[in-house]
Amino acid sequence: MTVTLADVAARARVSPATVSRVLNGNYPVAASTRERVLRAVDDLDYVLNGPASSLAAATSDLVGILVNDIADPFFGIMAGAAQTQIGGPGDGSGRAGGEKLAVICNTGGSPERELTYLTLLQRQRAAAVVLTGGAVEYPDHQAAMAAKLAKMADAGTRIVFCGRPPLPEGDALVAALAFDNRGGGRRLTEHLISLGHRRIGYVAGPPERTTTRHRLEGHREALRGAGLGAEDGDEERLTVHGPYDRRSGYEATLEILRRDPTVTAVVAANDTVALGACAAVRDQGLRIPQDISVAGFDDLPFSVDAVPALTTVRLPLFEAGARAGRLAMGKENPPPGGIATIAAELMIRGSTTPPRVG
Amino acid sequence: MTVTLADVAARARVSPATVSRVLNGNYPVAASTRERVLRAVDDLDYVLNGPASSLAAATSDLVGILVNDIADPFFGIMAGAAQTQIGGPGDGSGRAGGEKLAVICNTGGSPERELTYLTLLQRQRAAAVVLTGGAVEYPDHQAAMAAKLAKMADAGTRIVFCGRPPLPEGDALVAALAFDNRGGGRRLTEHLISLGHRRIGYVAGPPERTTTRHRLEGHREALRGAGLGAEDGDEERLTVHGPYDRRSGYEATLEILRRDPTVTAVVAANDTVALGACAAVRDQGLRIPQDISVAGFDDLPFSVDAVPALTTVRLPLFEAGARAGRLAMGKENPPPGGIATIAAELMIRGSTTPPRVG
DNA sequence: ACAGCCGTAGCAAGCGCTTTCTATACGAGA
DNA sequence: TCTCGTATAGAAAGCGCTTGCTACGGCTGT
Repeated sequence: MTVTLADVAARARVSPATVSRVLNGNYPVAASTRERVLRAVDDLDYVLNGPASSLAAATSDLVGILVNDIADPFFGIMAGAAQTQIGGPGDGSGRAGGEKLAVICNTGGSPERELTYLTLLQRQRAAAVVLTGGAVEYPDHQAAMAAKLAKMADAGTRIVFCGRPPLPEGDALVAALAFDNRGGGRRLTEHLISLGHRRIGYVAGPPERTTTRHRLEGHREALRGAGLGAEDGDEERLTVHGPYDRRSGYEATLEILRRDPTVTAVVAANDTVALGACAAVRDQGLRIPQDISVAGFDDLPFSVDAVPALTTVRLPLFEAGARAGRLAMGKENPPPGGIATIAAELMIRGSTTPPRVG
Repeated sequence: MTVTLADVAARARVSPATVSRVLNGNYPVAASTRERVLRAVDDLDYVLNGPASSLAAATSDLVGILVNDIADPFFGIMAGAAQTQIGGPGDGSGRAGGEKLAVICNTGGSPERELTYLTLLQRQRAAAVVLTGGAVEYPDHQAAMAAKLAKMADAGTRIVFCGRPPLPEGDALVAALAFDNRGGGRRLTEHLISLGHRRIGYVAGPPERTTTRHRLEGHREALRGAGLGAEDGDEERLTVHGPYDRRSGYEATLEILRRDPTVTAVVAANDTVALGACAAVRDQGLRIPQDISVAGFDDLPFSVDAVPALTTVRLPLFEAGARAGRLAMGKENPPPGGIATIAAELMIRGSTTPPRVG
């Protein structure tokens, strides 16, 4: 029922080998022959059998993109950008360089699913894998990831990290694009301090993620640099952890306000969390920024539309995703040392001002 | 170098056939044998060769999810929801029902890419395909899609539409979950009319998409139901089309305000566009909702956090996505007639009030 | 004019797995 | 005790494609 290479070959009166070569275009075929084959392909409406092809060639055209939460634009933007460099036509080059199937896999932030997807991708002999976003820092999981990735790299799969620090035992088998979360976090809090804030609440992400830790470390660096926090236990007291979602921002902010009603600013782990924080501040009858300044991280598209517009740290998500995509395709050389740090830019907007005196 | 089924078989002292059967679990194997095989698999760190398996079995465990723009939470939410029902473990059932690889393909709204992804999926002999969001209504493209989908369905691929109307020649080979965009659009505008608005601007999406058309039709139904718009040419004059993004909302709103400074309300094609509309209104020195009411569509997570909170039409994106995922897996029976319409719920919030008199 | 090349095309051997059909070894019923 | 059904395992034939190697003309160089 289904049309096979052999059918095409018969119709074009050539051998299957020739048809294969025409289709793959990596072997000299006379123009007249090629044309005949192409016509046959068209006439018969032939569609290559992917599995058979992958089996014979021992490679596939699948590229996996792992994300923690695809409903979050943070990941959506990176994944979409990566895909522009990988998938289908419209990548500018008009099918040159090879039609790969870029697929996005949503781990939901679960270490098990992350590993499972990697196995599935390994099964498919994926050409490359892009891992986006923060990693979970459980030693067991990290070891398992390292082992699996090493095995995949061995089998010829290109591994690219995007917005995630390289694994501890980061062999040269990967290229990594890491965001400067620590530096961004530091500058953001420094900004607040320079405005005159002294009691700053921090709504952190889940403690086990690298992103959370780095941003928090940056925050505390700034605090200590100004001689704040460390000695009087504020650091711990004014930090509340939670998932990277709006609700967590809302509740954590309420909690911070309860613990210390004198805070004059709240820094959120990311913009989505910041939105929740804003809602909480308002529900307490406080104004932003007059009573409390609020800041986020990432500079997602909606942040500029918040009222007041959100002060945040801009991460070039699209550019990073696109670069990761190019690395995955081997269109771009890996950065020296395999790892590049991507700068974060402070975006000062209306949601932060000096605190009211008294 | 790579471990194959035969290696496992040798180590377990059984035939390859037995190993295959243990792994697939669809044939009686003695417990002791199974255990021996499983141990060998473990010892050797064996990973199934997906392409080989798919080739031999003539099916694959790939499920494709096509989206127009993965950076948009509208699609992210649906895709993520669908994936929870399809991919990896954590789908509740603990690997029962079959570990499928749910992959998200980002078409960027381009008809060609849509078709290309379908071909790629067809190559891979995908088990199912979920198409989300509005479709482009170019006759040629629709015909091509219908032909391709029919062929895929013939080859055993399950086809599910999610938030998209079925194709004109919608054979029974698909299941479709369609949002009630027309009804939602109608009720939203009726709400505005009931508040007393008479001159209502409409920022529409790209004209060629079904979603755009249906929402706009609903809007106009409401207008006409109230005896507005049709006769005096307002319908056309107060409607501006553009892509589904913030910028378009901003610019279109400026244009509407220019065309008729007396409009008292602006309805946007979706929430993202509405955010842009809000920004434009503010930049004109007007207040929301006192001077101008603004409404969106979709009720994305950030909409409740807009200031004032956005009046919009809630679409159960997560539920619809999950249901589509289940349909794709054959875990749920298709709705009677193959098509189900999903209700839209009007969410009245702070961004809409009666217009100022005079 | 003849050997040797180059440009093309075909042959055939797999790639690693699934599955049908067959074989074997039991225990059970007669 | 003999035959037969049942449970379990193996043999082997592909699945559709890629690719190393061989074959075959016609051209070039001497």
